Amino acid sequence: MPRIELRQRKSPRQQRSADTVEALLTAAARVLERESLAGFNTNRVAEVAGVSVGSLYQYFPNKSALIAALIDRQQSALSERIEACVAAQHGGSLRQALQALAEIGIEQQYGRPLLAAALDHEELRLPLGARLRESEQRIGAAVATLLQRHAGELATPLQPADVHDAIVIAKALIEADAMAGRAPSPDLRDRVVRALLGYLQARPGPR
Amino acid sequence: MPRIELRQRKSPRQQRSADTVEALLTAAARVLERESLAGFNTNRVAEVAGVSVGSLYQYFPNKSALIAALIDRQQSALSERIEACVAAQHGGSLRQALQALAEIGIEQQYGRPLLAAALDHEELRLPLGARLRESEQRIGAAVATLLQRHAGELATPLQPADVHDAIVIAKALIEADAMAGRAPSPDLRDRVVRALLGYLQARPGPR
DNA sequence: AAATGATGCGAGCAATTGCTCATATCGCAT
DNA sequence: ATGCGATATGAGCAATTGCTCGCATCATTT
Repeated sequence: MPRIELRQRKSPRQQRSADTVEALLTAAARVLERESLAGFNTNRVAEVAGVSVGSLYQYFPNKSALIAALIDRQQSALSERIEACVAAQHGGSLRQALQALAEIGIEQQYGRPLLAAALDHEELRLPLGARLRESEQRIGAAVATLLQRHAGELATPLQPADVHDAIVIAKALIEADAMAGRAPSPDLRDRVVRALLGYLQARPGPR
Repeated sequence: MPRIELRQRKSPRQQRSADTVEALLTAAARVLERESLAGFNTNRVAEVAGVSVGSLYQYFPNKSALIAALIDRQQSALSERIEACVAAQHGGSLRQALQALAEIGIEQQYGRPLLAAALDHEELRLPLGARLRESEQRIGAAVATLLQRHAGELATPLQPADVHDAIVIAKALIEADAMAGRAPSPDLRDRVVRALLGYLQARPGPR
């Protein structure tokens, strides 16, 4: 069992070592993608990276930290894209905004489907660093401002859980689609938008 | 890496061995629940079951088969409950029917939250037996008949993907809630129903 | 060019894990 | 009682894996 220390062991100070770290992360992604978590071990990652295990442990204190770094990377990229998208979308309907967000999510997932899926699972197990929690929060905040902006199109005032639920729904639909096929279903984006709009515009039922 | 043979190795013929198998499955569930997949190994399961590893391998050809058996158990239970629920619900609105289904899903997930989550993840990795595929199909079929029954309340004729999407959405909301807390949020059921009704009754958008 | 620290190496240790097999015990039929 | 198949046992093998450590090499500063 790995320790629970996830921060990087040291920061690269020369170009050479920055390359090593980069090679390690790339290799880690590839290994995770090809062999799933079962075949993911540090020796193999180092081998694929064309680097020795010793070097790996110079920058990552343990195996979990490597995975955490990957998750962080992926999640940061996503949150940046989402924030940019929300900032860019000013005019336009809620539906259009959600379409744009759905497309980002789909791209992100289909870029490296197995990697994304594997990371999703690890995410739940790892004692995530503040960095990652921050990314998640930023995504939530971006979506929240977007929804607030279209408050008039919602059935009810925005509830705290709504944002979270919307993200969960979109993620699940996209992930399920990604597990099923090599390429996104042509109607995936519209199904996601339909689910989101349906949820957000549905009048909460009686009782 | 384990083999890919998942069927039981032999069927118990005496009461004694039936007890052993039962103890093994119970122990497997407990271990998976407490220590997650990382700490899940056959030696440990046998120890917790109060049985020797040898006995374990008399009934399960490998570790994966043990997990597959657990998944099968859980999934069969779920499909039976859902089928019964659909059969029982004859009068009543779509909303009421979905409420009942949501409650079943929530109970199932919260009965053994970590187990259910762990199994969900394994499910994707294992070459599932026909038995499990069958359970999934039966759940889909039951939900489909339920939706057909209320076709009048749907926005559009039932699409093939609708059933699948609805299941994915419900599962994701419930699972996310279960990961967050010890007990279900009081409004979880209603949020699930809202999402499902919203999705099913939303008029697909323009473009 | 010498000194110093950063970086890289990889054999191999210690621990874990999936699984086997030789042996022992049990339960049922005769 | 006796025999035989069903069942249980657990020491331990072979393989894997996370990780360390002593040493080599490189880059930078002086």
